[in-house]
Amino acid sequence: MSALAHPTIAQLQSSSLTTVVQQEIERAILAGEYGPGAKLNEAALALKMGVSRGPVREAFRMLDEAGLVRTEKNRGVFVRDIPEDEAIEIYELRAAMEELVGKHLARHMTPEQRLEAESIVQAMDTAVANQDELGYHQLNLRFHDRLVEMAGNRKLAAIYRKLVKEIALIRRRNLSAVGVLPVSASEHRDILQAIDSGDPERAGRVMFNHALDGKERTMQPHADITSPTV
Amino acid sequence: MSALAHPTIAQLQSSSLTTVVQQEIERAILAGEYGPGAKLNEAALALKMGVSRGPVREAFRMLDEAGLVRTEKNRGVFVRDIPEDEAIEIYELRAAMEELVGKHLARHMTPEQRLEAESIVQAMDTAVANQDELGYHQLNLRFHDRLVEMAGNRKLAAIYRKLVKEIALIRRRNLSAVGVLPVSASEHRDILQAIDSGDPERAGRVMFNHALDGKERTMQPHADITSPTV
DNA sequence: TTTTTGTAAATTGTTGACAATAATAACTTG
DNA sequence: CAAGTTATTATTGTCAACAATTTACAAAAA
Repeated sequence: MSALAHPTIAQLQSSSLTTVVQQEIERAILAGEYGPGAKLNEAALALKMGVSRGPVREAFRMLDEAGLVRTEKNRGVFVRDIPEDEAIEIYELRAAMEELVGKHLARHMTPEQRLEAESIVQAMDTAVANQDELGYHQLNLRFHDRLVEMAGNRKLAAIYRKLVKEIALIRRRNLSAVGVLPVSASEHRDILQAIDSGDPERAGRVMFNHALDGKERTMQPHADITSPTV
Repeated sequence: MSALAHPTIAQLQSSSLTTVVQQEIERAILAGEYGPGAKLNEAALALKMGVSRGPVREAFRMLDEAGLVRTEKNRGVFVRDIPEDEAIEIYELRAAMEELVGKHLARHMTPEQRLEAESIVQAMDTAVANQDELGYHQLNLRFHDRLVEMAGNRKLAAIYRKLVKEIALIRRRNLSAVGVLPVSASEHRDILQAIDSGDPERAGRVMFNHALDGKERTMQPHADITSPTV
């Protein structure tokens, strides 16, 4: 009867079968268990998860709206295979959002936030030293996620996270960019330094360029576009 | 047997019951037939539209993911009542996106695009002269929607449209801002002028400020926040 | 061999029924 | 009469069956 329910209780409150199915399918997609273009069979998934097709279909509608799958009437649901040009647009939009974040943090980052960011970067150094590729990747995601959240705009953060998921899907198609671990090791310190400078333009520019590097890395086999969209 | 299916055929291809139900509920919400906080009854809606509850539930999941409704487990689905602080964040995020659009258009707007924008503004003048409030509002939406689309980033455009829908929901709660027709009449010419100048910073700034005006207009009864988030 | 056509199997779309939970009404009891 | 408690109703969550459509495959024709 506590005012604040226990996390697991709150979890159960919000999680109907549909929600847990949705999260599980999303996890499987992002983990690469279903590659881009793969067909998701309703009955098979329902059987696998021990539920009926109803919740699976509802989960499909959520994933479709989130942009992770595509639905063809009477033909089924497929993991989205994000085309080249749209992938570029997603990367550029993410970069623009990170630029906004940088501009904001240059003005408004608190000492506590600064410390937390620093600790993540330190953990990344450790991961690099240990050749811990997966750990580094996780920390990298957390670093940017936290910075975006620190910008204080929850809508921005929510959209950013959706973009990150779609980018995970893109990365899976162009299965490049494996083993490029230490590339951005120092860049994150550069970001923090730019924020510390208090210069919004500079911080924004550094974060923008850093984010676009991700595009170049996974879009490698393609020539640079002449006119960036946004 | 034509390679390119007829539009109406393509329409039927993509529209399952779920889709048409989703669109109809969305329309009703944005038209104010269900106000913020209103409860949406599954069975009642299904009956009204002549379908079973299944498609209605699937439509609910889509609308939830889109941010137009909120689902409470075992209690039902409610039209979202976007809280004050989140509304501000949405307005500011939209403003930031319009700034991006302005920056881009200052560099890359084509003569054809320029002409189309001009024609919309002229139509707005006519609407103002005729005291056609609804028509003006529609044209205003189209003006910005077209500019955003002209920025050439479909992901940005898609997200922008979702924000616009949420803003429509916010406007409905603060049922203010009725009859403020001619306020932004000249502002749109200012926007085009700034774009024409070819100065990205200026064009971005003008579009940003114009978008934020919308916030001030519907958020009237509140003091300015000291530290804008993004 | 290639293409076409017809049939069977698999899959999706939709529905109605049942179970579980919440909201409401009726009924005590202090 | 108020507050709490139990019955009743309404609503949501889930499931299984049926209908409609697509896919797979085999037989027939070119």
